[in-house]
Amino acid sequence: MGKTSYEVKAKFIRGFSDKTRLQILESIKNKEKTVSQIVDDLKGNQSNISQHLACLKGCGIIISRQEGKYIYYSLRNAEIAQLLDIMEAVFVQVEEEVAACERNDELDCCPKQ
Amino acid sequence: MGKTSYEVKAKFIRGFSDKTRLQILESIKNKEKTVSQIVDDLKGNQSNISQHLACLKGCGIIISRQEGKYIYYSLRNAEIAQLLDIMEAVFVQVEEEVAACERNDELDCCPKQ
DNA sequence: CACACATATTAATAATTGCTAATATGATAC
DNA sequence: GTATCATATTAGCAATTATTAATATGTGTG
Repeated sequence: MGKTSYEVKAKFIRGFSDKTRLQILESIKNKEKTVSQIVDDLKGNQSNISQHLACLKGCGIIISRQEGKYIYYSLRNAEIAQLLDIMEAVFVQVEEEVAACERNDELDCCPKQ
Repeated sequence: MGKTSYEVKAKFIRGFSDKTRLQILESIKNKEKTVSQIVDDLKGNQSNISQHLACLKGCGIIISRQEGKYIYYSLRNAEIAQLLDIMEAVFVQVEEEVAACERNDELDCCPKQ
């Protein structure tokens, strides 16, 4: 795989690497939702959610469709749902270790946020 | 899933969301390697690679073992390899769209790097 | 012990990211 | 057309991240 491809792939995966975006994905996983439904769901800020939705869409992770004044968002396809499931399954295996590392201030193990 | 869990999960996934780390993972996917082997492989900077390795380790994605003065790194387990494969498969589906978005300067679709 | 090599850590910096508040766009209903 | 509701965009800011150069640690060898 060429260097450029790694960059694009990293960008794609970065779509999944934020707690708010993960919550959005969970929220729309089984059923498409409007922006305001998602905002309610996450008790979040409308502008913030809107930006994360644009991000997810730009990463090819979700799609949207308009119906009147509402815009419905959903996962792009079944493969994305499957990827989420597998991420979850693998994550559960290492969760404790990752959480522990996060607490450890001496060892500066990269992504903190 | 609780809020904290989303944060930890996001951190775990963030381990995969960088082009250098993806290259490292590709490099050690089939065979454990020493730091200098990886540095050679990626034609990278030793300090930089070392930090990314610490990051991947902190995220529970890779493990290491020492043999004399060398330290060998490898994927944590087969599930991580499987996750990488599925990420790749799903990514290929949306690659063109993500790449296109990256070029589009008007639409500021989140993660750029 | 001194030297060479392998790897890790630190510090400084530039770039990216996520958040909030404010404003803009677009659609419907009256 | 104007008011209202849903969503998007913008700008500014605080925090995080990736990178590099320099230095430190640790391991084997003579």
